[in-house]
Amino acid sequence: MNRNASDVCEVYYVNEKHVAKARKVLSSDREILALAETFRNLGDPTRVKILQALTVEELCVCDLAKLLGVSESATSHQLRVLRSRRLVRFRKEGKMAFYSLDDEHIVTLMKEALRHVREGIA
Amino acid sequence: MNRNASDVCEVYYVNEKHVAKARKVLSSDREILALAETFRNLGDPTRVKILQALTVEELCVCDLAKLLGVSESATSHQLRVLRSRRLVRFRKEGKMAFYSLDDEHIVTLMKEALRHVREGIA
DNA sequence: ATCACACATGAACATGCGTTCAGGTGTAGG
DNA sequence: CCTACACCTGAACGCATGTTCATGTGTGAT
Repeated sequence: MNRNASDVCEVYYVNEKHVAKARKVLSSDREILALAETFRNLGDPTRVKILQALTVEELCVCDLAKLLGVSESATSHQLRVLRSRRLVRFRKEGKMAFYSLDDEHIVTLMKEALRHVREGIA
Repeated sequence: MNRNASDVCEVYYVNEKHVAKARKVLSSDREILALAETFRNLGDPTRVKILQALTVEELCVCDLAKLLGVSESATSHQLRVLRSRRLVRFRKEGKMAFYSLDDEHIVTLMKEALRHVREGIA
């Protein structure tokens, strides 16, 4: 049978001090969820490309669609995901919508993640 | 019908210069995929908690399971995901496996993401 | 006003992902 | 050797997520 955390574990070998210590540094559930959702929004190749592209300059949906090689509809959906976590913002100019990165944290996140990835020899 | 990037778009209003400029900054497909996978691995509340907890000190699977309130099996699976992108590493000591963060980039990523999240009033 | 277009949205479908269950591996102790 | 245990892994289930199709919205031009 599968053991769960309530039988053997806590009595015989869990180090409660370590657990308590670790628990203190955890963010609130709300922040944890927000963090996870933010990372998940970043966790798609198409959206990574969008964000990398937007580090240069703002782009309209059509340019992005062309760059990514997907339909405008798909691009628009992805942009909505990114908007939901305030990773990008946009302004309307006539019929066009120009998207840009919402804040500098995003740039930092991307750069730091890229460093991590590149360290992996790969 | 749905328009795709190959009919109207490129001829009439896509700004090819912008597209070309943006394309230059894009990482290789391999790096893009690695980035997306890394972010996706971070995009789960349980794994976020694990990483936050490990910023304090290394912990064994059992401690983590207790902290998270889930089974050891589930914890082990999540740890495997984190290992797959080298977000954590582990060392064996007798029967126990102690996990810790793989590099400092992870700490930076978490902190920066937390700043972003907290700026969102929320 | 009407049309074309640039983009957004809703719904449906298929894939992927996290969780759980069951069993497996390797180590420590008797 | 055998047992107990700390952890790992494979498979299956169910939900969430990404993509596509079709339609809707709003702007600019004629």
